[in-house]
Amino acid sequence: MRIGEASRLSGLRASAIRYYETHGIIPLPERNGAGYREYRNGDVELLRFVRQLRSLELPLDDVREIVALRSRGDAPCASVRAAITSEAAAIDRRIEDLRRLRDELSLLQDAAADITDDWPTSCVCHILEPSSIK
Amino acid sequence: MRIGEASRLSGLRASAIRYYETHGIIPLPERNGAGYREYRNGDVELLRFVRQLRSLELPLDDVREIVALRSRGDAPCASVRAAITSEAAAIDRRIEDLRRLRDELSLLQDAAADITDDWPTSCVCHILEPSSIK
DNA sequence: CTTGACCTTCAACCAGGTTTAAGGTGTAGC
DNA sequence: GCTACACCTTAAACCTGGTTGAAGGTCAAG
Repeated sequence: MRIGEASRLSGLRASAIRYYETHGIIPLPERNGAGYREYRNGDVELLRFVRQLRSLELPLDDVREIVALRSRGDAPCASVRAAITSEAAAIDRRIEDLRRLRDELSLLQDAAADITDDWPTSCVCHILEPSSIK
Repeated sequence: MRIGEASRLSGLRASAIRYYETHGIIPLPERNGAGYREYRNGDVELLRFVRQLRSLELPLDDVREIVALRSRGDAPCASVRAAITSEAAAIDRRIEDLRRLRDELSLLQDAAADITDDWPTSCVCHILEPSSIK
């Protein structure tokens, strides 16, 4: 199959597939007479695997390493596990950051609503000026 | 004060301050005889204000608009409010995405732990192969 | 024989800065 | 007077993870 179908089957855009190819994530596919890339079912599985790793927000460097191990027949489990663990920790931190940020925004929204009622037009920035939030 | 101290006082890196300057977020500062940027206390306050807006993850375009309103003496409240509201919604979506991702990673971590116990060395990728998670 | 869907490569672009190269300034110690 | 060092300047390249666009080739249907 050509890149369009591989794209549909894998859920990756054709441009992303080409990008992965040039950046050493996936091997160079064969070409047909017209110079078009030709993919097999196994290639599509690899593309899905990559998509899955990326959907976990693993950085491409990790993905490359994992895919390389997989293609060598080595067990990528150890690095997959390590990558997943550190990614999980990063996501926990990220969620915590965002939760704090969200709380802060809620406070600001409340403050902003009050300001609307009391001084509709005259503030320079009552919402965010240091005096009003700290 | 020069950019180093403004950096320390504002919590922004010198390179970020220069970046904001060239990208029209903050006004051009004065220069001393040697061509060094000279900042005053009010400039540092503006830098802190910018840092605060950025810490809310507002895009620079929004920050520029808000800072421009602030410097004109207009009330940036309405745009600040709008930016905060849409940002809050974006953060809610982002948190939800990350939570789903985190749940998925937990499942994978559990599966990975089982695999360690049962097949410590032989998997090609029992953790992430389609068969094991879907 | 032309239209349209598909493919190719290369280069530029996005955010939001950071890093690096190559150099100027200013002060302290020797 | 020299040198080491911290600090500053600019422009340009680099980062992630691709997307978009230009300019063109391929191939089947009508």
